[in-house]
Amino acid sequence: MARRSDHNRSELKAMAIEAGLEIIINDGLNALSTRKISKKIGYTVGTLYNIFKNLDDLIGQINLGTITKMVKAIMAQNSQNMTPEEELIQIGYNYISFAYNNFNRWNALFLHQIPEGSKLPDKNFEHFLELHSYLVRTILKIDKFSEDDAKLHSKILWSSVHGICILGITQKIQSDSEAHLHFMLKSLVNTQIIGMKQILSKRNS
Amino acid sequence: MARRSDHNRSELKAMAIEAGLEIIINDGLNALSTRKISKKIGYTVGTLYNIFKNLDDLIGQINLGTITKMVKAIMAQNSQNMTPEEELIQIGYNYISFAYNNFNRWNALFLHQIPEGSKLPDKNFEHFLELHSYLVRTILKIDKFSEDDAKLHSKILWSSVHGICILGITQKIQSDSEAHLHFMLKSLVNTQIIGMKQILSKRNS
DNA sequence: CAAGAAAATAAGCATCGTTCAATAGTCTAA
DNA sequence: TTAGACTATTGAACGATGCTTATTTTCTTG
Repeated sequence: MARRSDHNRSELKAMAIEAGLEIIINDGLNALSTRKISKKIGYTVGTLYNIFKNLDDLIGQINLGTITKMVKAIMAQNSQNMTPEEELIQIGYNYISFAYNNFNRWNALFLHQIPEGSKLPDKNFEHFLELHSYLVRTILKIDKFSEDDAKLHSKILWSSVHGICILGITQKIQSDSEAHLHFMLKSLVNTQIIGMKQILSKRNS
Repeated sequence: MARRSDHNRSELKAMAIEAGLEIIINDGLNALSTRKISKKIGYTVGTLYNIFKNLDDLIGQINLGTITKMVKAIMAQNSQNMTPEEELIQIGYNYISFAYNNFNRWNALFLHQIPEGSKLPDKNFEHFLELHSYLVRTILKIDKFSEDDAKLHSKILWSSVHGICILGITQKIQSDSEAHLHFMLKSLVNTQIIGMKQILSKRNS
């Protein structure tokens, strides 16, 4: 039996999250179970329920770490020397690379659905909003788009890049190398920007 | 106990697939179990294993029906009076509507991953290729794109539409009405077409 | 040192996919 | 017509799962 003073509450929490993360990375979210986690950290399941409300809570906290890391990975770039167009492409590259190189972990963000009855709001969701507004700001640097247009196009772009990731990595389209996904992204963004600009100039004439 | 002559093999198969489909539609793929299916059709689990290799096989056959229905729903249109551009938008509308109005069923197509060791190829996958080549043909009607360009853009378009569906319906972007998803799609396709044409004319000049 | 609080366990419940021996119903050949 | 072969179907079993509760162990505080 684990001795009481072996780990304090916050250590246990970190250990559980770390153990759960490993399982997700290696075998995917569906392979995760409280028993596997508790076995990995050398405690029994009951202990997990002292720390987390339930498994959903635990997964949510694992995913919080993933989102935080992803947001950092996407924003980690010095965009000083970039045009906004290049910056958009760089953001997409980063998103694709993160999804590609951390697929199970990234996919868990979207596989995990909070049960309907849950009172707790999805705190993780707010981090997506952060990314979203970053995209909007970058689009607004390209040209004099309206706020609404920029929001619309950022949603479209993000959704599109996301779709390229999920279908590409799960091999539903015949393009599964990271390089090819990057190539598709570049084409997507370039084409979108050209189209957006042209629609804007038509509207203003 | 179900009597031996109550249903023949193919009837049983149809019953099991129908019962499983209902469960997926109502509660999602994760709620599906052999016990629930067998209870619904009035047999025990063992019987299912006489008909299907295992649960993956069963899900695969349910999904086959979904893909068939989806392909029909997407292609069911008389495109005689449409420009290829309008046709592309219509295809996207149909895809979104199918995903939106059959979410659990549609999502099961992508949630279900065939286990790695499986010898059986994913027969369902071939139906996606059918859709893909339909998209390519439509794009080729727009302008004198190369075969490679058409393939590339069809992949990009399909992935993008797919991304709009999954993020929209699961409420990851703040656009979850069918109408708004259609609106996004129209913007996406129009913008892509404009960009594609412009890139083509630049390349030819 | 005793008592209460906290931590960790263990057991129970209702599930899951899958396998397999036993049984019940049907058919064929003698 | 009946014995035997055949096979569809059952039901129990196995080792898992997530969740909850009761109980035991450990530590801290007065």
